[in-house]
Amino acid sequence: MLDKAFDPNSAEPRLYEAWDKSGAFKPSGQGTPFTVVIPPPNVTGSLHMGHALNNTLQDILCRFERMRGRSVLWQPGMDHAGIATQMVVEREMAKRQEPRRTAIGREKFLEKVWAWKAESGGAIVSQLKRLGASCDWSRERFTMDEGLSDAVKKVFVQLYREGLIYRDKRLVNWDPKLLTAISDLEVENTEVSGHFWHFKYPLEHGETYEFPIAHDDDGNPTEWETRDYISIATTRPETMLGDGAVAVHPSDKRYAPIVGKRCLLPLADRYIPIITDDYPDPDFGSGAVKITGAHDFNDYKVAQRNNIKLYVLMDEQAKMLDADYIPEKYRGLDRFEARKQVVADIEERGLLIKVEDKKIMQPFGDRSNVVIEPMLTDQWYVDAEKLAVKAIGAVEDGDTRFVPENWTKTYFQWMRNIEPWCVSRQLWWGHQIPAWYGPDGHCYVAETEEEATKEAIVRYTAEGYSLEEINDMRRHEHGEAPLLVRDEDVLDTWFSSALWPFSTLGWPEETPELKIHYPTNVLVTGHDIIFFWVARMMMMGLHFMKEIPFRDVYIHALVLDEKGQKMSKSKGNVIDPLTLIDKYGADALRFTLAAMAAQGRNIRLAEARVEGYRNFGTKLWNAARFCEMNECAFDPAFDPDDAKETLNQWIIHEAGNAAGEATTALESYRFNDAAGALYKFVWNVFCDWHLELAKPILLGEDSEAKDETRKTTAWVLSVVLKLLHPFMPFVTEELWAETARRDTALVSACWPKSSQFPQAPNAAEEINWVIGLITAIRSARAEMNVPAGAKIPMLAIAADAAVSLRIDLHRDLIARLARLETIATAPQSPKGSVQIVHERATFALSLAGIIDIEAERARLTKEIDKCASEIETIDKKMANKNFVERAPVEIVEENRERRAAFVERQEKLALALKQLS
RNA sequence: GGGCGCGUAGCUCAGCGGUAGAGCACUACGUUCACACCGUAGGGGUCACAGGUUCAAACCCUGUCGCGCCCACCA
Repeated sequence: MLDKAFDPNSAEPRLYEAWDKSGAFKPSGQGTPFTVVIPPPNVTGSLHMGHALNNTLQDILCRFERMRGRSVLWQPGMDHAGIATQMVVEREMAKRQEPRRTAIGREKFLEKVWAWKAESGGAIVSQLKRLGASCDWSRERFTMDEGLSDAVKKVFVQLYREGLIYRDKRLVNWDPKLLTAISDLEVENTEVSGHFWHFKYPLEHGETYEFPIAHDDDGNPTEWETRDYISIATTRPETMLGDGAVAVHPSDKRYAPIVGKRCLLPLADRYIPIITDDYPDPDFGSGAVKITGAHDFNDYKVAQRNNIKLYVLMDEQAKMLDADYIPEKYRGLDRFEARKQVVADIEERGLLIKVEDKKIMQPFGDRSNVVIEPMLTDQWYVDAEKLAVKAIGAVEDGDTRFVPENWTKTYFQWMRNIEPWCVSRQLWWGHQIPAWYGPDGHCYVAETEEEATKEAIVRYTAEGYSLEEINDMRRHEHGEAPLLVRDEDVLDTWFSSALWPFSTLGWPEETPELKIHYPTNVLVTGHDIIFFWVARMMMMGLHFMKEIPFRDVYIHALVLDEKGQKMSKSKGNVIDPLTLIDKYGADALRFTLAAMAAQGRNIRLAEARVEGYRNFGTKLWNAARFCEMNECAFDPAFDPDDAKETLNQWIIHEAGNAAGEATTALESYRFNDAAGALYKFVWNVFCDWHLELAKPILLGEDSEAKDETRKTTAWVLSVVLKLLHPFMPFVTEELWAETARRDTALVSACWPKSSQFPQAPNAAEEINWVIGLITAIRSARAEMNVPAGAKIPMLAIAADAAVSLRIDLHRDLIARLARLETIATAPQSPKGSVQIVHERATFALSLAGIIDIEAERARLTKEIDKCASEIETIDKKMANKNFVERAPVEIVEENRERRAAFVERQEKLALALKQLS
């Protein structure tokens, strides 16, 4: 016997374990492979709504395809999350008042990170299991595990040898808190309130020029003032200490007299040239720009073009350097303190023209949240532009397809303007770059130190050193240290993630999995990592596998709170999926997310929706209980083609429609349509009507009909469980086992194919007529305030043969569901009865003396008016010649039929009104 | 500055050329032998606004007004 209700908290872990143990999540069978790689969650991560949605959708697809007989691999794993993990471990060390990372050294620190991972990392895996994710956990991978690390090394070395990875000194985004370079994507530009300071840079030798200060309508200067300075404006005064020039636009006549001359860089007391460059905009600020090549990306380009000296001003923590070109008083100051000091000193010297308040875009590190400083450093870069060519082509050619399609534009836009990818990070946790430096600074890139050393020896030998000299060289330079010193840096975490679709399948080994499961079928992810991850997988996949990594990229929505705001800890509006699972069960959460996953739209999650879908699960549970109580036992020998009862033919027909809709929707990633179709079928068709209509049969005497109805009902229930399983795996699996005591699990059952369902349009028409009649009677009763419990007699008025037949066939049913005492026939409605027009037939509820004649008159009149207005609308259309001529014939015909139906109805209602009194 | 998207019932959202829909909330009724996490019936919408295309527009086009997100070097 089924319990009164499903208890997700106790059932879910049990069911999950059984699936996992049985190997149900492993690829199996001879079916066409279906492969999905999970977007690897951070090892530090815990399940948030985004994960819940992402993994629910993947799981729906995987379970669906598994049931369709495909050999499904959902490849799970985690990401080592370089910066995030290092931060977490350092924070923990600080909390325990342990010595800092730098004090214990790299090796010890890494031991601690691995220990942390073993102990508290990967909590998200068990959380994904709670969601029901049907990953093949036996294949779980980690970006830092041995195989994936080998793949990283191999990729790095090959790209280096192909010239697609190189080392370069140039301006990078430097994070002064985390003390590492970061890529462009890790910089968040945020608008903040700042200031725009206008300074005077005095001209050399006290020179002067006439600067226009007023213009006529044609823009010709009318008034001048004599200036002995050039006016510059800046949002970062402290950087002036590193100015190498002042630039103006070549067309800017105002400054023409002083171009080529020099001005004094105040405070630094250096003279710098006034140059021309296309970069300055004459209409912005003063039109003159100070050029700080070492601390501004634009200025850097100007400096390069004009051969302007670069003055590095800050150390790795963005404190002013101890350098001879920086006045002593500023050295060691933090950049923001230096800024205050510079402004104060400029003002003191009378060189401050004005200060404006200004909104400025400031770059922040996405992890550290401190202002990023452009710094001149040596870093490793991937030549993304070259790799992007094929990645762009694959999408242009439709080999890889974005769903919804509009994301292709975003992808192209970024890919076509791609910049070199800075992949080195000054961190310890990550894949250390396989590069070594010789005593002369020469760089050797190889997969192992041995290989690099070999290469070095070959090189030094070629240069004429003997083996002994080489050995001496290493001793001289490094004592007893090895000849080569390894690059300290590690790779950007996304570098290893970029290899995920093939590294997890065993690459560079030629494993059977790689052969079978690459390229993968679909990547399911959020749009926030199209650049970080999707684009890079495309580049690496195409380069190393010579094939796209995935056919489809399904980009799902972001999950926002009820008000449409991003969920964030600081806003305190985070909805924890685990809390919802505790409260409503995983099935309810999953179904909600699927039902709301309409393409191209964000999800604003309201808890009420989850509750509603939890109720749906309960409804299903109770339907199953009803089946059980009525001995609707599943019969494997039952063949839906053999169903004789109209009711049974009808529900099979309807179930087939639902199965077809769900299948088509899932095939095109329309999760919400699939969920909606199933919800409607289960609740509004199966429960509301089929079970109700079956009651008279199940409680009746006709044992043959009863037997068939029991089997049909059980069969439809089993179909429902299958169809719902990808969405609500737990409750359906539980019911599957409970209702039929089957030995095969639902997780491995076959997806219902539409072709298994015999179509029965006649039966459908007949039952839908009955349903319509019952609804009409109920509606009239309610409107006329007939007590709900009262059983009243009904007359079919002047019924034709067809109607009489239907009444006879379904008399018990109609009587039961519409609460009727009797159904008889009569040539015309008795006076004072409530009359119902249903399609072509009229029915009368004999309530003479009980009903309010006026109310009934009003009710009928209202309905007549409704008909009239519908007829009017159609008439307007039909009166339009263009409509009749140009609209498709089906549409015109449909309107004609609709009109005829309304006219007939209107006539019947009019007659009813006439007969009322 | 460029790109993407959204404004449909009180709330959260489907629908994206041919009769306006769902869940929740709301109203009335209901101890009908699966279910009150329920049942039955019902109220509620000039589909942001203005033009246009079309026989026909919530849906396509243009513009306006609101709102969101992404990318971008104006010092």
